[in-house]
Amino acid sequence: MAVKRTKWLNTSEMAAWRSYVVASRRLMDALDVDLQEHDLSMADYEVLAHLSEAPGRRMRMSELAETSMVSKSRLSHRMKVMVKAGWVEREVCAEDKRGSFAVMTEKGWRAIVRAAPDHVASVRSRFLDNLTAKDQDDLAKIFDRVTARLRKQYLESFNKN
Amino acid sequence: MAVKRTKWLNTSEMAAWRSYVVASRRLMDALDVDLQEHDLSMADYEVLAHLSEAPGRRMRMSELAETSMVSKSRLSHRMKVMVKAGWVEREVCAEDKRGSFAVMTEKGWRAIVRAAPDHVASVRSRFLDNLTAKDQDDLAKIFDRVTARLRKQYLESFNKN
DNA sequence: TTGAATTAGTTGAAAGCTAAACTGCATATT
DNA sequence: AATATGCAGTTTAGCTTTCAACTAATTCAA
Repeated sequence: MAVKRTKWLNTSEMAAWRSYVVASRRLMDALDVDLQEHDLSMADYEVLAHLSEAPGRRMRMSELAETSMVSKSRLSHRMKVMVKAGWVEREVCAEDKRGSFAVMTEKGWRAIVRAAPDHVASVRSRFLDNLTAKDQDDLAKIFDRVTARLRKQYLESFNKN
Repeated sequence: MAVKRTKWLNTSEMAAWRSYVVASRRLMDALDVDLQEHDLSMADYEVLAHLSEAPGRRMRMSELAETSMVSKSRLSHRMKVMVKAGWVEREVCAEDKRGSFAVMTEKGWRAIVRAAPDHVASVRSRFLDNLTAKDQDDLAKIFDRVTARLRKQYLESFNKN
């Protein structure tokens, strides 16, 4: 079979890619720094936010891990820290005795309620304020496409190999 | 002073933000996985790529850290690993005896040359292929704006506090 | 219904990262 | 010159994250 010659990035592709990578890196760093005053990282915020929106503020570990985009293992480790901080508790699952629930405590609720306004202000000031309404739409479309494609590629990777 | 009431995100703001966050997370994860076959992380790739493009394939540690967007400390740690892998060497700086150069070895060069085509293909297939030429331009403009604003905010944070 | 294969979740060890302290040199100030 | 201040880079300690192994419960399948 013929060897594939690399199709390097042209100027405009490179510009788009670099611009995106650089901004994303710095943006997430800034948001993380902003959250530090609430003793939270982006990842922990994400976990607590999802949990806070769940019915009864309780969720199965696996589901929480999935929606928060962290590995089960990582969630398990963070959980220990958050339990120690008094933000969440564990609860055994009656229907499936392997399983367990993460339940947000009142203290955890207060913590996320305190952090949320600052975080939203951060997201606005550092990101959204740069976008027109049209930019928002364009961007959502583009990145939804990216996610959809990643999922497709992920699924295909099973059939092929 | 009046208390600031939080301006929560509306539907389209939320869509843009979530879409971006989710896609970015998954995209970077995918690129990292793709690079694993070359024993590289995105961060290490970035460092080696910058170094490989420098004149003489050598750079001062501080400059390399800055352009690669990693802390000096982190670079120092990674450096130990990369030296052990035989990809780079250290060289003392004659002009400023505090300083030191990172110099890419022939082996390091071969490693990055081997990885680059796959990485570029990855970036294309997982990201750029989702973008029209116009998308590329829009995106570059938006994220350049984000970076510019972050820098401005960073500078302002000194004057204020 | 009994054994095999999955699944939920945790754990432990190794690697990675961050923040702060530290070393040694360089530059500025008097 | 002497001292202070700043800078380049490393190191240490303490987390955090990952990866693989593991436990225990569940489901599948003959």
